[in-house]
Amino acid sequence: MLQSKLFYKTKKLAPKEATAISHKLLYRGDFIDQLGSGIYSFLPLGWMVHQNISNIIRQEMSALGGQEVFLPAMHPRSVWQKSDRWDKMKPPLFKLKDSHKKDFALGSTHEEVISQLASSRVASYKDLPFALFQIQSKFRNEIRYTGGLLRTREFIMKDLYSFHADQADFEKYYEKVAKAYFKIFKRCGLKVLRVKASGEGFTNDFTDEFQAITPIGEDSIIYCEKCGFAKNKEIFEYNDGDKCPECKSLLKKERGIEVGNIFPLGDKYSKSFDLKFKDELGKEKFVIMASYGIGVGRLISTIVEVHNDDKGIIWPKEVAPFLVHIVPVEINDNKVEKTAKKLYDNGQEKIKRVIYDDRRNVSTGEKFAESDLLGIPFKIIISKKTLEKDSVEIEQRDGKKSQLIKIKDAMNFNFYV
RNA sequence: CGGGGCAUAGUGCAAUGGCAGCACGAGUCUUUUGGGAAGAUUUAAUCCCAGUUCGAGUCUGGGUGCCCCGACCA
Repeated sequence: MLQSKLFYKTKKLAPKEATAISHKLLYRGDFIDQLGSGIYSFLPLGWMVHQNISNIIRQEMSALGGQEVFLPAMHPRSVWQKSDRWDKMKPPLFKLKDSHKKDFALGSTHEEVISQLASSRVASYKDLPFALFQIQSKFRNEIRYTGGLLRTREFIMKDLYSFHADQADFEKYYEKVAKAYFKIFKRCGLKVLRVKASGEGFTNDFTDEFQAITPIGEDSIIYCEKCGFAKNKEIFEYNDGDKCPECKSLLKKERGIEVGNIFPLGDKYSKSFDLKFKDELGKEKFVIMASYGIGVGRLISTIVEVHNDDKGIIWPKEVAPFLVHIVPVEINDNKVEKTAKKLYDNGQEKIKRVIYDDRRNVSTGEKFAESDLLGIPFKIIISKKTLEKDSVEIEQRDGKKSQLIKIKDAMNFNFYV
């Protein structure tokens, strides 16, 4: 990507309404644009990050045998009445009418739609198990929207639904998904805790939340660093400094952002949608279901909340909009520009996610400042000075010191180690 | 939904009821290029509707929008 062609406009200051660090930085870097309270556009930079995360999720979902689908956002009233959530959903559904005055809802989740879909395709134990997922827009009529992308009324969520013949199979798969979730969050540069919480609305059972620990978090979590015991405040009966009931070391209380959630659904939706199958003995049984969500936008803000400094964002390598930023110091110097172009062409071929600051009449300080704000993990800096040594400089955004390396070595540099 | 706050140029801030200004940004030209450069020049704003007043950005009423705390959620 040529920086002169990129649709973006960085800002030195954030609007005073923005209080969350992630909101400020995503705004200043022009990753997102606000259309209304809790309504955001993703601009090219923001969408690149979004896509990178979606792709990580896709890979891990496919590894679980999940098959990708795309379900509608607009749902007829009847579907939600079958599960009795048309009026009971919390937060409430966004409801609208068509030109025939028929009622519709904008989907806030897809248990209903997917159960109905599955019910006409599952007949025998031979059809089970299976898992479907999508990365799609959800609409939630929240009471309040906060912190930029942290809670919005429209957001893109990855939702996976699994269907099982019995409890044992469900439990095995549930744990597999939990592992995959840890992997996804790790690739996104986040340390998360798996936290037990109450499963209101979805199930009477406990559910598992995945909480990223950061001070801006909306949830309080009590947890044990040693054995991993963790509970959400709403159900915990312990306090900071108490002894862990499982391993007796001291419990800590922290704030967290819920970046993912997995729900055992049992036969709740199978019953509503008559989702049954015949087992080996010909006996009819309800399918055991579970659903698993990750909010991509919230994940993006959480990453920024955790990875930033006074200069801007510090993206983890896999989610960064670009991995490498090529910055010529004196672009008006022929040799500097030629070398920069050569490295850019090479980078496009080998790394793909590379951006070249080809702008003239922009001071070096501004180029560096902008690169830091955008959080690009590596800069390749080319100047007359480095060229005297037939070299370029590679600088890492996360503060590790920079190194001078020969141009031909820069062409084959491994940025992922 | 309860409580609190805010609304002036693209952004951040000013303006006793009396000529709407500053900085950054953006445009043009020149000079610059190792950490958000310099000069010259141009550009752009009082959220909406009423009311009070000789006169409203400022006062009053209503509306709308946005932010924060609580509650809930990915």
